[in-house]
Amino acid sequence: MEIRFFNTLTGTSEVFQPVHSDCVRMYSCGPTVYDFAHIGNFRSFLFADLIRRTLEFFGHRVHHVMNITDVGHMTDDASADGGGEDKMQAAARRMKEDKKSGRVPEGAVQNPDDPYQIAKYFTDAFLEDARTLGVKVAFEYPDNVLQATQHIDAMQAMISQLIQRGHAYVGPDGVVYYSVESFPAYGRLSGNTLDRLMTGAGGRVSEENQANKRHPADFMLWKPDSSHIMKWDSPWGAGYPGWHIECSCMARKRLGRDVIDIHTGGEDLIFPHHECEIAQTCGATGENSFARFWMHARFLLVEGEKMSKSRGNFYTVRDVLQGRVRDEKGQPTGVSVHPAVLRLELLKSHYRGNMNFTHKGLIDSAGVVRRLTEFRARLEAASGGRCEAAVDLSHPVLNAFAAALADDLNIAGALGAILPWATTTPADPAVALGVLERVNDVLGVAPLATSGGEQASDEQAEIQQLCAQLDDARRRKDFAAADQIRGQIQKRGYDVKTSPTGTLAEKRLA
RNA sequence: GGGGCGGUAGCCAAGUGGCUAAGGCAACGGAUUGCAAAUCCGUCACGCGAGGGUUCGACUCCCUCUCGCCCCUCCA
Repeated sequence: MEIRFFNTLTGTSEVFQPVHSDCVRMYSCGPTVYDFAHIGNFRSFLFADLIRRTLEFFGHRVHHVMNITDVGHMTDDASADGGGEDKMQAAARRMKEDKKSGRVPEGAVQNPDDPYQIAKYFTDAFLEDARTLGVKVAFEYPDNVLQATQHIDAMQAMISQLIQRGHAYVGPDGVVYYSVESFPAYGRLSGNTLDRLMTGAGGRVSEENQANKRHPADFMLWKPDSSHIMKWDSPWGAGYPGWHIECSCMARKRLGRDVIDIHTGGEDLIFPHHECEIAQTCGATGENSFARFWMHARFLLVEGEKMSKSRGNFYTVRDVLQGRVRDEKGQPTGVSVHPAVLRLELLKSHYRGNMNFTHKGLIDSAGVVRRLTEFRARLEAASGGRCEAAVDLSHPVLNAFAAALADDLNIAGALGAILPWATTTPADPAVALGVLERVNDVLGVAPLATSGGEQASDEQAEIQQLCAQLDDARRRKDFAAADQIRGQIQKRGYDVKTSPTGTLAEKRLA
C-alpha cells in the first residue's frame, strides 16, 4: 500500500519512500527540560509516535531519535546572540518556589542551583510521562533519546566544519554565526526567504544589535560566555552552543546519515528552528537536503482558547491524569484520567489541523477506549484467547484502517473504519483478535501496553462491598437504599452496571 | 506588513467534480430495567465559512472576502 505524507518542504502530499530501504530514519524535536512538558508538547510527540507506529505497521523498520534540550538557552534571543535570562536559571528560581509550594516533592532536587539536577529531574519526568502515554521512543532512552549536553563535542566539530566550508564566521563580538547568505536555499522550508524577511519584518529584523552580524538573519552557533550557567571549553572560548545546532548534529550522528527520511516537530519550529537546521546540516554535509520529509503538527487549543497559565487552561500530562482538568463549569473534575484516554484524545484529530482539547472530548475518548477494551475482552472470551497472527490487508477492516493511515495519517478515517466493527460479533473471533492486535499496535490504547500504577486494592474491596450491598438491597426490593448505594459508588468515580449475575462497578476512565 | 495552515451538523471529525456527505459523542423514539447505567434497534447536515466564476453538474477546481491558528523574538 502506498503511503502518502504531507511534506512541509514542498507543501504537497507525496508518496513516502525511505532513502535506504533497510530502515526509515526519523528525528523528532523533543522537549526542553526546564519544566514539566504540557499536553501541547505531547500532541507533537504523540504525532511523531503515530508516524513511527504507522510505518512499522506497514512493515518498515524505523530508527526514531528524539532530542532533549537541556542546554540553558536564553529567554530573550531577539538579537540572536543571546540575551535575557538563562532558562536554566529561571527554572532554578521556579524550582525553589515550587519546593516551597509542594509542587515539586521534597528531596526531588537536592540543589536547584545545579542545572544538571534540574535537567535530570524534568528529563525523568518527561520520560515517565512519555512512557505512560506509550511514546515508543521513550522506552529507548538513552540510546535514542539524546541529551544535548552530552553531544557538545560533536556540535563543536560541526561548527568547525561550517567555518571551514565558509558557512560560518566569528563576529567582532567573538560569537560564531551562521551566514545565511552562504546558503541560497535558506527560506525554502518556511517561505521566509531573505528578501521576504527583509521586506516583511516591518523593520523588526533590522533593528539594533545586528552590528556584529553580516546579515540580520544570521544566527548563533556558539556563544563564548564565561558567566553562563552551563558552559564548555571551545576553540571560540568557553561558552555554549546555539539552539539549532544540537538537532543537526545529533540527528546526523545517531542516525548515521547525512540525509534522513523524516523530521518532525510542532508548527512553531518551522521557522526559524528547522530552517536553520537545514542550513547547518546541508552546509556541513554538502548535501542538498537534510530530511526528505518535514512534518509538523498544528497547535493545540484548550476549550477553544490558547493554552496559557493565566487563563487556567494550561495542563501538563500530570494535571490531566490526576484529574485537574476543568469541566464546563471551570471546576477541576477530580476524576483521574486513564493514560489511554489522554493518548487517544491527543491522537484522534488530524495533525495538520488545530486540535481542540476539551473536557467533553476527553469523556468521548474514554468511551472509545472502553468500547475497544470491551471488544477485545469479548473477542478473547469467544476465541478462548486464540489470536490469529496471520492477518493481512486482505481483511476488509484492516484494509480500511490501513488505507486511512496511509493517506497522510487520516486518524479519524482510521477510527471510522474500526469503531462500527467493534460493536459487531465477528464470525471468527481469533481472526478479529489478530486484526485488533494490529490496529492496536498503531493506536496503543486497547490496552495501553505501559499501564501506570493500578488503583489501590483497598478501594477495589470497598467498592465490591458496596456492590454486594446494592445487590442485597435490590433483592429486598429496598430501592431507595439501592439508589442511595448506587449514587455512592458513582460518586467515587465508578460506573455501575447491574446484571442478572450481580452488580459490577467499573472505574471511569475519565 | 510578509510567510504558512485551516473553517463540514449541538460537539469531535472523515470524504468526493455527478450513486443516499464516513464514523464517534450528544440528543430524540423504542426494546430492556424497580428506576437507571450498559447493551440492542431506529431517527438525526436538501447542506459542507460568505459571495462570485468555471462546468451539463462543485461541498470538492479558480477568484475575492471573512473568521481562526502558527511563524516572522524563545516556544510542540
